[in-house]
Amino acid sequence: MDLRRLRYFVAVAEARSVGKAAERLRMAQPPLSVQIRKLEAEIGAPLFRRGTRGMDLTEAGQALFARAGEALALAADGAEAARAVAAGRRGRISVGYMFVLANAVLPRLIPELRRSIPGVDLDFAELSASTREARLLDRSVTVALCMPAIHHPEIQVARIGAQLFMLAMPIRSPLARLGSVPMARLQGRPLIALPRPDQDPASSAVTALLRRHQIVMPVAGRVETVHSAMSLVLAGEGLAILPACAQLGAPRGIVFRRLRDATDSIDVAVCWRRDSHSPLIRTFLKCAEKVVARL
Amino acid sequence: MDLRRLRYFVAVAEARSVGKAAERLRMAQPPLSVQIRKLEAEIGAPLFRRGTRGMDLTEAGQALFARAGEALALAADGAEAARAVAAGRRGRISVGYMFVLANAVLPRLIPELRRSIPGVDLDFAELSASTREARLLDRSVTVALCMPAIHHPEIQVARIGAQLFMLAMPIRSPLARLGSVPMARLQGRPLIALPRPDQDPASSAVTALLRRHQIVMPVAGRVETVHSAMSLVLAGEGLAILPACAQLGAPRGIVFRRLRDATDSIDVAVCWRRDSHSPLIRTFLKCAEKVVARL
DNA sequence: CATTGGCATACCGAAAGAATATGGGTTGGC
DNA sequence: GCCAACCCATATTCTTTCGGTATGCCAATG
Repeated sequence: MDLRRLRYFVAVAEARSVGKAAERLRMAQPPLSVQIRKLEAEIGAPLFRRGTRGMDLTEAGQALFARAGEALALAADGAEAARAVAAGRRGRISVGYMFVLANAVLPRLIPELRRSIPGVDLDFAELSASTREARLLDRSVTVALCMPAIHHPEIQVARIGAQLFMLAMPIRSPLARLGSVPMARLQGRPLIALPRPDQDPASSAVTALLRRHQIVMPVAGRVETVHSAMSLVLAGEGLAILPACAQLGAPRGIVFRRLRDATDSIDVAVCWRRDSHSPLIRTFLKCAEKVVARL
Repeated sequence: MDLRRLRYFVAVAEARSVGKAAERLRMAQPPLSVQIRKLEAEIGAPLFRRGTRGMDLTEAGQALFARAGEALALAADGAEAARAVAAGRRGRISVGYMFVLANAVLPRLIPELRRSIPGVDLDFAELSASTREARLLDRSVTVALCMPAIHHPEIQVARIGAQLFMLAMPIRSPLARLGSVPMARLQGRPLIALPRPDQDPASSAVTALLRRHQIVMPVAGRVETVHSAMSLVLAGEGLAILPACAQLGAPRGIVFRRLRDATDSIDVAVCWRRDSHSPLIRTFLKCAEKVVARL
């Protein structure tokens, strides 16, 4: 059973005439006549009654006709759906984000995305520093909003912004009275650190920053997330050096101050698999750039 | 869009491999590979991700796959439905019948038909003597149960039985005391007749019967239907000569008696268009013969 | 009886399909 | 680290199928 034959059959059934149908199909009448007879041979029964004034569906022909139109429509729809997905007009995109960025980015990013890709299903998933790579590689997320970027041969990165490192402290801390804190004032103070530098690029950036200024801060605690760090800071266990955007999720009682002579920052990036060629990724990137630019 | 390509596509998507799919399709691997690429060219986007261990649907491919299976099934189902209709396993048949036969035939015919052609939609329509030909010719009924048969070059007839002509009279008529009525006793009595013999073959059969026995019966009334005739008989307007099966629909107060020396009868027949080749007609004929044989 | 309108058949050139042979890239074993 | 195995892609050739033109057949019409 061939879709071409089915299309011809439908045309003849609708035109109730081989000649008329051939005209509409922009082909000659004889080959159409041949195709119809081949279809009848394939079915094993006449589909048309040949009269002197044209052709007319038999009962068997009516049974086929009832389904043929639908089958044609479904095939065409399938092709169109595939094209739409490939062009980014339809489909789904699963967006992973790291929680530090959630408060700063998502409230503006989500409406922006819905406006840009209205036919697309959106899906969000929080990523941890330790799983984000795997989630991209196994395609359980399409793109990841990361801080900092992921480095991996299979993963493509687009830097879309940066966040300054700031000092987070309890509001009652004497340093909080300063508008910005000179690096020297950190010397010897306890630090609430993120995971070991070899496991967490953010942490290694902080380590590098301190080393560059020849500051030593004893590690008073090591935690997994920025939020845990802020909890310990609030509890008076020490200070933390965190990306500026963490302020937005900070509990009351925590204040952030610039580090006077350090302009170190951490990249905000969009990451995706190199072999994901969905145009949705480009669109997502545009939206994310726009939102992060106004951070 | 070609069904073959769609079928190949589904096979490759399910096997997640061109080679495996080719094996299942009993063809070589290269032409299948070519067809898949042609389909991708037609869609304008890759449908598979080529890995080192086989192929995997892209998002666009998934969108197509979701509809392709259904389209294939629908096309196959259409072909099968057409075959089923052609073979008489499915379909519909519209049965016309003349009302005189209804009481005698339908109660046994309908269950017989439902048993014989369970997948078929049945449809019944009462026919009048004047419209039965037209209803067959315009296909608004597929077969007609007629008494007597229709004669027309486009219409095929199968005689399936006959009904004896009997005399219908009021129960209080003196003739009713006889077991059967000699023809001679009809001489001069008023007759309730059906339409003019040139318009109604049943009527012309009665006329011939009387003429052959040299009986003259003045026409006391001419009516369209057997039932009207019986009403007038009951009202005492005259006698009627009617097919035996009319007894089953006769009102109380009417009795039927054999005509002692007349064995004239009227044919019961199944009629259909010569160009209707539905096997359902044969089946219908079998059922009708069986039922009428036991009348 | 000729003309017209409609479908079917015959035949030919063009296009598409399938098979065989082969290339290239990746994986996994020795 | 090299070689064999595996899998998909490409090239070439042969066959099938398709579409076009020319023509035939039949019925209806005047």
